[in-house]
Amino acid sequence: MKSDIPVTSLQRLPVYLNYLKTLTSDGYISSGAIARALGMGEVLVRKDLAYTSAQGRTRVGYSCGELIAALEDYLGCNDKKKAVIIGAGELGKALLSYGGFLNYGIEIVAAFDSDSAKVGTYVGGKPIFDAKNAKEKIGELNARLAVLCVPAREAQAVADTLVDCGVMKILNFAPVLLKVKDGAIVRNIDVAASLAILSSMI
Amino acid sequence: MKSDIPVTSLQRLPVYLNYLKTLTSDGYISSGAIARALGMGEVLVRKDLAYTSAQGRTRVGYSCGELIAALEDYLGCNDKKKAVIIGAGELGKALLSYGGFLNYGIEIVAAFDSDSAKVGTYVGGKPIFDAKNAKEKIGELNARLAVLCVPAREAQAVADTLVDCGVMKILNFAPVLLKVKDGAIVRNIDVAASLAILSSMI
DNA sequence: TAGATTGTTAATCGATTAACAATC
DNA sequence: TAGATTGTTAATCGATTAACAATC
Repeated sequence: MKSDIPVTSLQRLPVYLNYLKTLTSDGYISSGAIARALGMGEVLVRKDLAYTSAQGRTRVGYSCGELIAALEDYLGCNDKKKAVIIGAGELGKALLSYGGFLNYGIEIVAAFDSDSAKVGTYVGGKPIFDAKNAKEKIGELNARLAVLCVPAREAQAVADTLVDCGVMKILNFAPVLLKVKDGAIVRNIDVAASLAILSSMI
Repeated sequence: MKSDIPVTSLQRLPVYLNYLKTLTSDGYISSGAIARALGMGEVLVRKDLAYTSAQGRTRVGYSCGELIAALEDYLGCNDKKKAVIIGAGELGKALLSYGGFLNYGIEIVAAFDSDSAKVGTYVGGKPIFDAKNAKEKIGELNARLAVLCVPAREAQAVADTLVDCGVMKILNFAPVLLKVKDGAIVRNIDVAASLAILSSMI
């Protein structure tokens, strides 16, 4: 099951998928070729791919098409999932217009904001609802994923509401560590910290 | 030196810093208290902090003020660094208006785009220059960091130009693995993949 | 057949955790 | 002093890499 895969491996699966999609030929590719293209060890590639339903053929390698299908299947790209964005600031609006989520079967269905000037408008064809109605609307929409784009000081309260609504998977852009109950999962992206870490490397 | 620290530790330093900044009292804090607040082991906290110039006092803990200063010093928050954003789409513009970089001493000085409708305009008080002049302007501005917000198909060419300009640290939002020469470092943020990984967890 | 490749088992490496001496 | 805490050394754990048998 999915819980068996190390997070490190799971994080590499989209990298393989993106790479394979750039290939024009629809033939076979060996783990060695993938490894060389991505600058990693070939055994690691095979181990990672073995978590999916992909099956290599000895002396031949993996069918590109089958491999893409296996990765997409494993990552749930074929299951439609609904996500909401909380906070329709610049970042929230950027994500509303971003098409990349669809590659993974994720549909951004709406955003929420407390700014009355934004409420009722549309960005990227997606409505911005009043944050006051978040609980009710998220239930109606049946969204199970959320992207948090609110200021750090509001993030914990919003996270509490989300978990309350049954949204157990939260991608958090606020530079704060959120406390959520067992079963809920938070993944953090801190853009400024990422750039600072990069800057301080070597 | 910085190269001694494991990347995993380096990545936690901003987390400590953000947490410590939320504390109102300016007294002392023990590694155990930090660990409990952040849900991690206390030995790990001490090991991480030991990479910085922070010095704990036995029976007392660490001075919050000194610890913040040590972390900021280690992360280079006191060195002014200039960064440019390549691609003034929605994401690029969101980052132009984002103030969080200043916490790490990073100043976003300009963006570049090839859309003539955007060239010459300002977002967040920062100019958008013509991508054609990137090489010259980046030299003038003396920027050493870049954030890549261009479509995946353009990312490699832009990265090549950047490295050519001496920008050796690139934060890449495009879902593609960039090939850069030795000495250049790329860090990737793939928002869609992150949400997909989150979605497929447990 | 010889050779290339997969998939698995064993070895290594690195990060985290446990144990504990030192300190005030 | 007793107790709380740091900082370090040893042990454990998990991920990556190496070795190699199986396969076509």
